[in-house]
Amino acid sequence: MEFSNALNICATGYSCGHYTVVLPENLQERYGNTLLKFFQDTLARKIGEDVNLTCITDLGGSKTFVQMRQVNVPQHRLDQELITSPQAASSVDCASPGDAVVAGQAKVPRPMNCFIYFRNAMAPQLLKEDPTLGVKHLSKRVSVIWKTFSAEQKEYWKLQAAAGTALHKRLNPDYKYQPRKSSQIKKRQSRKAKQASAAATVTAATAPAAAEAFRFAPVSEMMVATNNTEVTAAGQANVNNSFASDVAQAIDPTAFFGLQEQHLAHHLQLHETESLRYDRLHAEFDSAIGMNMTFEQFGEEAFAFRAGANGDATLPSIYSDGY
DNA sequence: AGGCAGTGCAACGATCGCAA
DNA sequence: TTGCGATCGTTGCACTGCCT
Repeated sequence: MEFSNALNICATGYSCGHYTVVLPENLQERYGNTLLKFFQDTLARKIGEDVNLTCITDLGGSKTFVQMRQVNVPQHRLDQELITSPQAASSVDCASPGDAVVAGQAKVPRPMNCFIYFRNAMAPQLLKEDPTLGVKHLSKRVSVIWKTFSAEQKEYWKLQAAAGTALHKRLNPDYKYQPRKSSQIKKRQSRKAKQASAAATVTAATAPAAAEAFRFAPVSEMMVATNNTEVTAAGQANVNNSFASDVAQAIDPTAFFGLQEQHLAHHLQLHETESLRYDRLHAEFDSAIGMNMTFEQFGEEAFAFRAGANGDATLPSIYSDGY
């Protein structure tokens, strides 16, 4: 994701009334801390409000949570406006955020459970084996593999789900799962059908270009820590032709996915560490860099990164990260 | 108050049905 | 013809309602 593109996505989202945007990349890894701060400042200036960034990379992939605060907006509304996926984002009626309560607000989805995490992780490999596999049969095959797992083997994915739930809770402190009753669903469906014709004339004048800006590039592969403690694609690590059968026979799923125990421990602490890191980032940059710094003031050295550079890019020593 | 059963929903993409 | 929403299939979790 290009720097300017990420900026535009967030700014456009904000202008459309979405105060939290999830970018499908870890901007800290991609750009480094210095440019991350520059991104934060630039976006803050652009929208005229404070911006908080939370960068994470875990087995679910790399993400950057961009929280843009708006004065006088109740917290519960901020929670409800979290954009968590390209689908959710593109489904939002960008032209009328004020009508969110009335017509299709961006709903906060439930946190994923361990099986869903596992299913999503397995999907690329199973589809590589058999591209004709539909999602229904994919679920069945993953289910078969899942049932061969011991409690210990499932534990890894439970940790994954726990980390996701913790982050979900942090981003949506007021979130409460409220399933509808079947009667309510039927009532809503009939009401929708009636409103469909009337709504069609109203929504025809919305801004398709702005909605287009929210179609993020999908995160195609699961990201995991390898022996080198670097972030890489699981699909590239020790994956043989018959991925599914290997998983089914694997004694230790963590070993199969190229993980060591130390990385499990690392993942267990992910959420807490991420929280601490965020606070430290905040403290570090608040003291090290003035909020009014311009792009030019960083100097050439600060831009040692290049297009396509990843988290391996080495920053100048003055920007070294002690985490 | 606690336990249990039933139900909705989270992810995914193809497919189908319905309305305009 | 086009666009939209529901459905499928799976497991686990959260919630509601009922019963003891």
